[in-house]
Amino acid sequence: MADAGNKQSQEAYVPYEETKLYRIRHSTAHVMAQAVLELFPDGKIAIGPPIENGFYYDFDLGADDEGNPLSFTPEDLDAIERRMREIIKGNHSFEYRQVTAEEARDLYRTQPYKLELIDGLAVGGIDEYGEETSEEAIISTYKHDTFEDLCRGPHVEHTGQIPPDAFKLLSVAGAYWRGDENNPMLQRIYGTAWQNKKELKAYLHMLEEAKKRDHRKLGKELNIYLFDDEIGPGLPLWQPNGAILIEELEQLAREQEARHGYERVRTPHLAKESLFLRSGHLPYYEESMYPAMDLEGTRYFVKPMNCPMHHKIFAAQQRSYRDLPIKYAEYGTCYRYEKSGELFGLMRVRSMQMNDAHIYVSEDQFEAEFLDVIDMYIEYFEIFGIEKYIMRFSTHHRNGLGKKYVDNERLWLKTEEMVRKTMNNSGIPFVEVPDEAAFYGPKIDVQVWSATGREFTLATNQVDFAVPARFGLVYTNSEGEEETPLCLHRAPLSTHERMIGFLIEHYAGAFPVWLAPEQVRVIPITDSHVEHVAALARRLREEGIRAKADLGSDRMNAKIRSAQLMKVPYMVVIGDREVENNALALRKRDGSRQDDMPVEEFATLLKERIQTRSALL
RNA sequence: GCCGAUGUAGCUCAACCGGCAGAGCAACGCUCUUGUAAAGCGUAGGUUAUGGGUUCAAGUCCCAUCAUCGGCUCCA
Repeated sequence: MADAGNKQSQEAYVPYEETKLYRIRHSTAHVMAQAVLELFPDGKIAIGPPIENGFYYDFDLGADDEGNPLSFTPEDLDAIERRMREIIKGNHSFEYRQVTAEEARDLYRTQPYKLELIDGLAVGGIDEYGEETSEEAIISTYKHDTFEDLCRGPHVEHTGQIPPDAFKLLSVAGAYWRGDENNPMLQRIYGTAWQNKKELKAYLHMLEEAKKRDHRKLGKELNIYLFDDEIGPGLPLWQPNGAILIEELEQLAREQEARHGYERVRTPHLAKESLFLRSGHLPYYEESMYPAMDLEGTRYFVKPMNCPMHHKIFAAQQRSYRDLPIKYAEYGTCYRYEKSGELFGLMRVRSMQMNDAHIYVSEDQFEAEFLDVIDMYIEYFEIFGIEKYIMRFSTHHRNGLGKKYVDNERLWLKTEEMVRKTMNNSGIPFVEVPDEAAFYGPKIDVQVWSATGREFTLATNQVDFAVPARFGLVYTNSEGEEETPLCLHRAPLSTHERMIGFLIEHYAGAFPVWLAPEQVRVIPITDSHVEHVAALARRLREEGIRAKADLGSDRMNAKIRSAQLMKVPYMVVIGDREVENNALALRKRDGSRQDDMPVEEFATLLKERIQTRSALL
């Protein structure tokens, strides 16, 4: 996600690490750590890097008498911020020096986290963030005032170069040491820092604006979905407006999939344990599954994915190479037991409907079919005007073989190379990220961001080299021999939940006409027009347009306001003139108006917009 | 799941150091009959998330549970 206030879009690209802003943020983190240690002399410091829009620093403040970890209070943050400004005023210079491992161990003899970092650096191969590195490790520190931190820099020259009115401590959060949930939890302070007060204000303003398009806020205001305590966390209820969004997306998927040669199937929500043992879900995925239901001595599980069911349909008939590719699509309903703290509005739920399909291909069909899926992504993204995304190529990591990943390194490397080659041939930009694959194969994910800046996988295109064999899936090749197909799992429209959560934010609730739950609101000027208004709304509905008449007791102005707040694309106002001329006064959501429009013309225009899924208002 | 914060009417929020739970909007009723973002008056609406505890007295203090939010971990 681009920095707010980043004005260098057209200029030569400078890596973040080399910018002044990076040095300011890094230095502010050091100043904060000094302030914290002054206020909490027994505190232990971990790491404190610059991040997008700011910085953080992790601390261990020890535990209370009962062993509960101590944390920062909001008042502590105020005190820390005040002390930071005093330190900045001192104009202390940042002094770099290289030290030997022995010197470093002595310097940080009371800092266990630093000692662990030094061990990583001294042995080599592990940098301060716990990442593997091939660089030869140099141990260095930066010192300003009384604070000397194990650090490779870079920093500003002296603390006076940190603008004292352009940073702010934002929040306290728990974070595991080295990002591993088996490690102790540290207390992290997040801060933001900028080159001047104006940039800081702009950033804080942008955060406020982002909150306004948060799908959780808009989802409630626009009556799209809700959660109910008695239903359960992560289990959304779709209100009528949400159900319309779902049905429009399904209709879009149906049309696109038919065009691309898919067939629809339907499968149950539950299956016996043996199915998920065979598929590998129980060995590799059980912690994300709802626990078993035990019925008459048989264990049943709710499905977390649709693939095993589709494999059974593939297996039910003899297959020839002439039949391939076979593409089974289903908006399947799946349940995944996400940990309670991982739930996030519609973006991360426990019940979901996936835009799922499984494509069974021979090896020589792989490239064309894989690209056909990528093409489909792009078709969808054009319809929605989605421009900000990255394609992420997720591969396995050797350490996870047999645990996170099926244990066949040869096929991992082979299929990863197939994907890499396909993507390179296509010319579509992508980034490769190790250790993010599915348990059964590598994948291309499309990463997007929520309004509040959180990154999500929206669409996915996954290779499965493992599970078809486990199901004994075969087709007869042209030589008359049996071969196991590869399977592509793909979900270009994500799940309804995540897609709609994303679209709410993407459009800030102002959906294009074809998606808008309510397309037209017809508003009478006085009570004498009520009957005509009701008839007009009915007439539009008969044409397949989602129109509602506002027959309440409000005045016309109030009715327009409430339609605006619900982001209804078209408001139609009816008074004496319109009744007389069989016309309407059109007001669009953007405030533009068109008076005396013949009803026929309006209906035709609207139907054209809807049918072409136009982005135009 | 972990660290921290929060939970008052359908929504947004008040309620001092523990002392009768309140407002705006929405809903409902009446009046007005209106030309492009809020007419006026009135009525109703609450076991203060849930369950315990302390106290003469608890929205307020304590404990537990549930949910949500900011992160971590994890992910479509």
